[in-house]
Amino acid sequence: MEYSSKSIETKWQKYWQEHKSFEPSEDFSREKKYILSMFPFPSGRLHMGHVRNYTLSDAFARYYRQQNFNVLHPIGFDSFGMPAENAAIKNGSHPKSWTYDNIDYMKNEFASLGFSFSKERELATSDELYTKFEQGFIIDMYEKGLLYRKKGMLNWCPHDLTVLANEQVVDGCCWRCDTPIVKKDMNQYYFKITEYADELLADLDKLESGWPKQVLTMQENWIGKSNGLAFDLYFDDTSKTKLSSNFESFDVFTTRPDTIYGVSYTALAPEHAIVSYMIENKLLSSDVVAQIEAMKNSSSIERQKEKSGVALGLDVIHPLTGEKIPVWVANFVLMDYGSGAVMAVPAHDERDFDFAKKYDLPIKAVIKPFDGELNPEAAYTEVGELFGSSEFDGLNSKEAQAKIIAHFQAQNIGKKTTNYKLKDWGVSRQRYWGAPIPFIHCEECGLVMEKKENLPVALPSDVEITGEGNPLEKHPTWKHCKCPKCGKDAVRETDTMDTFVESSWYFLRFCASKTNWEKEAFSAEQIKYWMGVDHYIGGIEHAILHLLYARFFTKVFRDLGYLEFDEPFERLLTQGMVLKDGAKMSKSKGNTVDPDALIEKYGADTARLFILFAAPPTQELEWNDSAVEGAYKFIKRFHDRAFTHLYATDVIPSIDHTTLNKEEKFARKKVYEALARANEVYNERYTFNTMIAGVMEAMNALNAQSNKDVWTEAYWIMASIMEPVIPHVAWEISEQFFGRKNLAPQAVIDEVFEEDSITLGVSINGKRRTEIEVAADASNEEIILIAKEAGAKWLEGMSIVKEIVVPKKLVNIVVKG
RNA sequence: GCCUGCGUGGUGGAAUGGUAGACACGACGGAUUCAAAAUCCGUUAUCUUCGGAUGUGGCGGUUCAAGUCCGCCCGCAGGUACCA
Repeated sequence: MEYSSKSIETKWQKYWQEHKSFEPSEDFSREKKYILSMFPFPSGRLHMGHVRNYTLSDAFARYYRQQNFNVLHPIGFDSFGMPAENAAIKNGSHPKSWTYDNIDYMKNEFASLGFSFSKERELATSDELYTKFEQGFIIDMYEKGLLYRKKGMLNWCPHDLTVLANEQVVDGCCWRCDTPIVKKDMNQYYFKITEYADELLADLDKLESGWPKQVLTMQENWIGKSNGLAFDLYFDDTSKTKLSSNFESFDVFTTRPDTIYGVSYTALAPEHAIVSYMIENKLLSSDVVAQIEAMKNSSSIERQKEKSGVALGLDVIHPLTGEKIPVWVANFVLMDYGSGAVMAVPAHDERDFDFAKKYDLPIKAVIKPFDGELNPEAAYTEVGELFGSSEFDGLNSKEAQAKIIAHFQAQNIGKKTTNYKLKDWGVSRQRYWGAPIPFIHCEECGLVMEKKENLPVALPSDVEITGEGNPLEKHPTWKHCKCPKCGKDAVRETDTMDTFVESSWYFLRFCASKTNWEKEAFSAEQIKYWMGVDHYIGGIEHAILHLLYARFFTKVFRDLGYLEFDEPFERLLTQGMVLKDGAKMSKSKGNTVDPDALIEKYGADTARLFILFAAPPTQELEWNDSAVEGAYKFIKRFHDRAFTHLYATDVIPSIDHTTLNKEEKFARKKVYEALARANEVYNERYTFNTMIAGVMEAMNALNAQSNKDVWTEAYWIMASIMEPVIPHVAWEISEQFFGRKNLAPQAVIDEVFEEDSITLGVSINGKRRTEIEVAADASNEEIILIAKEAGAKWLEGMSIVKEIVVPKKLVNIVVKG
């Protein structure tokens, strides 16, 4: 029987569909596994990153089904978002039809890859039913005080009269019309994620056993909790007069109060209120104003790279020394961290140092290393001993920090403060293709929530997407409505929501079954059974934003009484990207590989096998056409040899190991080694590449013998191990020979690993010189004796210092002479 | 700029502090074939005076032992709050 991917794959895909093989059971007494891969944006076609993502989750889902778990492995589409509007601008397509056409196409691609998704829970976040429940949650959050309005700076194109995403700003200009963008202060909605900053930070501990350390560290740094001193810097009299006494002082925050005697200038963010006041009141030269405007309009990343600044011609008084300190504006000072102002200590901070060097500002060192000299050509940012700091001289940094904070508190001129880098989450978008924020502006009543029974507030379909203005704002009728409170004429909010809102709760929606799909987002009972997600799999690019927002929503939902746990994702697997020719696959680079073409030529099993074999999941994966060919050849061999060497049976053959010859024993050992490795891979390591290599080794060993019992036993196990990877061919073999009885848990037997003798490496001074063969039960003394004989050549004239035996590995003899 | 990773043969990678290069691709040699494809078997880190020497981005350190742990440097990638 020749291997034909097409006939086997069509057969089993049809079977799975007809038998609804992958729908989870509603029997909540069974043990469950919730396997989730991050759902895709429906960009049109699957790319290899998707194939990798869903092949991984599918492998887990299929493995746990074999282990008799009740498995939920759902799929949906994160279908709101900017690309649908970009396509509309480019091709005149409607975002909705563009999106749903793409979804239809991608669903077929999923099916052709043999992914074992539960189809009955499929959803698109742009479905009105999804929007309805989401808008309900938004209203709940507003009522709980977790959603509020404030001004925020946005990229504005003065030509197209539209807000631009960061991605749509190319070299400081609009992507469509090339007009230089400006920052515009506009009313925005924000989630109060900062209220949960401490809990989001503390609960990272609960994730330690299941999440990669890398992601935990990234989130910890992103939240960026730091303790320090906040105090006011007061202007001198001349400066106060300049400001017409509108400002007396400004607030600064430092994590290094021990360096306070080293302050030699202070810097404000370009957006700081004092700076704005000076611009408005023409207190700055036009040249200075132009420099400040340029700082404001450049991106935050640019502002951190090339430091620039300008003096304001103001001075403040040092709170402890009474010295005059100049006030500057600096581009690297950010308005949304701390108070938008910093005290600068160039001797002990890199950024302050670079800035001081560039503008020739004084550098005053006040900390020296506990041992060694202070280098005047660099900032010394470590802790050390204070000098030039009056009464605090001689203290170490840690003591000085506590004492200086205490001094400020006692004098009532400053206080101990905690700051976070984490900012509140801006959720409003001035775009069409998103979930409308279900609020109404009434002249009488102010901001009013839409009534829940009127949800969803749905998008109008008759819109023109041009890239100019805000489509909902421009729509002739959509925004006009009656106030739900007083009944008078009112207008709807025309902002829609950030698409991260949809992806912050979709994993909860998947817990709902068809029985309550229409009437509620999910039931408490369903959530309790299915959550948390046992394996969550997705790209490392989501390490911070998506995963932090989903954690935040979970905690908010808990506090709203919808669920009873703190964290949504038990175990997280972050996959690396798929590269070709050393670069990320992308249309613009023209280095994409189309999954459809691959499936057409080799079949889904080959695509899946290659992608799992080529690299461990967390690592970047380099595409290689000839290695794909190799994967295909392996599957063909795997299939064809089954049909030449096996007999049919519905129980695993029982074999008397002692009667076997050397090759047969070795083959069995390799098979059970592969099984032991597979168990480890599925449960702990997730390195499918090594699991597959183990099966290949077993195949090579099997090939050196011809015992049909050994072959049949091997396939009983190997088809089970490989089913999650190459399900179609595995089901075919299982069906043909084992009545599919082997797709079940497999037990490792120990007798195949028993050996009479073992080989050990012999090292002299850590350098491998030779090897020895010893009895498996030889004592260390015997082993050392044999090792010394074998290594006599290198031991001549040397005196032995130490002898180390590493069981079953090697002997190291340390000599000198 | 900042935060987080990664760097091993011609290539993808293995090695859970203990014999570096498993497994695979490619290449080379052979078998089969009228011939080719397919298939099967074998060789394959580098240098070598054939004794051995060198070797995991670079420099240094810890250890009996380092690809693995620590420090600094170089290169690449992801994130950087309106791409998802």
